[in-house]
Amino acid sequence: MTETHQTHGSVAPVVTGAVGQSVVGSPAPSVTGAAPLAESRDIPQATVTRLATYLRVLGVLAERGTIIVSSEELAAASGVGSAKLRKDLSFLGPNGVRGVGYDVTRLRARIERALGLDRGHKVVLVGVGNLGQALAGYGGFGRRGFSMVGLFDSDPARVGAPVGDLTVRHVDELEQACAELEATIGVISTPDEAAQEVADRLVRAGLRCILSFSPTSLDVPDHVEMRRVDLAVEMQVLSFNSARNTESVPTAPRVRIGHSAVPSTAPRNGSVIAP
Amino acid sequence: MTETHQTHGSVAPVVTGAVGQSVVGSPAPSVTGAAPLAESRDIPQATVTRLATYLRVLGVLAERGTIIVSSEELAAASGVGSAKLRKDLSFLGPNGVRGVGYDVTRLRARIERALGLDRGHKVVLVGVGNLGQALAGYGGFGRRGFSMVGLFDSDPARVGAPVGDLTVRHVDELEQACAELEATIGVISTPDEAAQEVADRLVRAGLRCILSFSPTSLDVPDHVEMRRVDLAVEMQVLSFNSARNTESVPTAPRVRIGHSAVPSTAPRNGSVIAP
DNA sequence: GCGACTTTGTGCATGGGTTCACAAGCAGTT
DNA sequence: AACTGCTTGTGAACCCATGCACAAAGTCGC
Repeated sequence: MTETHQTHGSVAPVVTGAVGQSVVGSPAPSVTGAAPLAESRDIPQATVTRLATYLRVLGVLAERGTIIVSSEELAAASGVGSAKLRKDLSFLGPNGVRGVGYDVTRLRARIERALGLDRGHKVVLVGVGNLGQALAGYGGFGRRGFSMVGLFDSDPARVGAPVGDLTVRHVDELEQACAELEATIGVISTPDEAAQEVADRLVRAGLRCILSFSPTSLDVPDHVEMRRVDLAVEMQVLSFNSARNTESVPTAPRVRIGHSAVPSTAPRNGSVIAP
Repeated sequence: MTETHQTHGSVAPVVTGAVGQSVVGSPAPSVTGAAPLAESRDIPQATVTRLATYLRVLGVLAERGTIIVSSEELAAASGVGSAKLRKDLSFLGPNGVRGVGYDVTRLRARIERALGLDRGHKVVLVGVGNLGQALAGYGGFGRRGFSMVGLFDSDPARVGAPVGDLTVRHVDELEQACAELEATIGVISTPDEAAQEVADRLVRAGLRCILSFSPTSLDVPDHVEMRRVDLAVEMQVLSFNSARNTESVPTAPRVRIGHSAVPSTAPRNGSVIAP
């Protein structure tokens, strides 16, 4: 039973790129000693990303009343290979029953705990422009353990306006409001020029998680986790892959489309139990 | 001297490619004359993503009148290591001059060509809700080689409404309009339920690139490149990393923030030549 | 022209992630 | 109880990607 747990023993805490060319000390996050959480020991970054995807699919399955799901089915519905899925899940410990599959509800709870979603993150959003409003109105957050608690903008014309069930406040109140609201995640959807300034404020307010939609790369201290979504980058990557595909597949091959509206998430009624 | 610069360059790897490991497809090297394009030989996926980032930074530099940039500077401004950057660029062939650096304009053109951005992609967007409108109004597209040529929705209340300089058309016209407009990229920002249906239509219309903002995984044929951006996944990953960070760094250390609004992209006027 | 300095481009080692294939384990059946 | 059929969990090989360190190659100054 020796769970060898192959994973490295090296440092590599969270980071993806960690540019730091030496200089600033504290590249060493004091590896050892810290193992208070039996949970999420050492989950690879790529796996974490996929866990979030599995979680969404599990939500859909649960709504449909599915009780048990196999790795094959869940993998297909999530768009990954089944082996990868099983390995991903194995980082959370044993979760399924051999010969049967995974208990949807139990697995869901397991992943939620592992991702830290059980602590009800409170989100503040800065920059209530087009994108900001879209994000504020995006139902996906609430459904997945996040609650939007504050909206901020610097434009006087927008301050005071109601968006959803919140009222836009001036960005000058940001620091104080973050503390009051006990926010844990900050979302930046301001114009590029303001992004760094806002990030600094969020950091000053004590937030440790920032999600930025500005393409500019922001400077934040080491202890703050920053993620960036750049829509144009997405399209450019798409463009490249298109060029390559078009080139290597000059003639469109037999086009076969999965046509069902519920293609893969549809439970095989062979092994899935629905009440 | 380059400051510390510690940004986690963690750019959303979020995206999940199409189900199949279509990436480069053709696992067979098939050297058989398959080298029509001297360009994009065999660029790793991860590199492609970063190339897009470099491109944006180069754009900023060009606007400032910077002529030459070193790998060190460009890397810092992009939030990656300089070695990685050089290796990335080396996939495009020799681009710089040793002892000097890279010619900003030339390098920019080089990357644009490699990414296939020189063919002026035309984008259609389906689903003109909150997010869709935000995307339609997003200036970043136009500035980077994409032009929005069509907006579609199924809601009669929205059809006919002007958004930006376009008018929303009914989604039933999608197939025909795509052909007329010569669209090459389709963006899906509809509710989840409609996403698969829309994807099928886009495929039927002959598009080979689809960018979806629906969290559901869509089924498309192999020859179609699909990318997905799931905002909630971003937040969940953030949440996890936060939990891990908070754990390993219990006491918030001295907060020192890079404060400048243009921290890294600012050219060092030592080695950068500006007219 | 030549040496010193700077910066690119790259071979190589290292490590993380993906995939394969199979043993381990459980349910239902004979 | 033992057998059969399935599915999980994982060891191990492969592949991609990252980072280091250095040779190649150019510029600048004399």
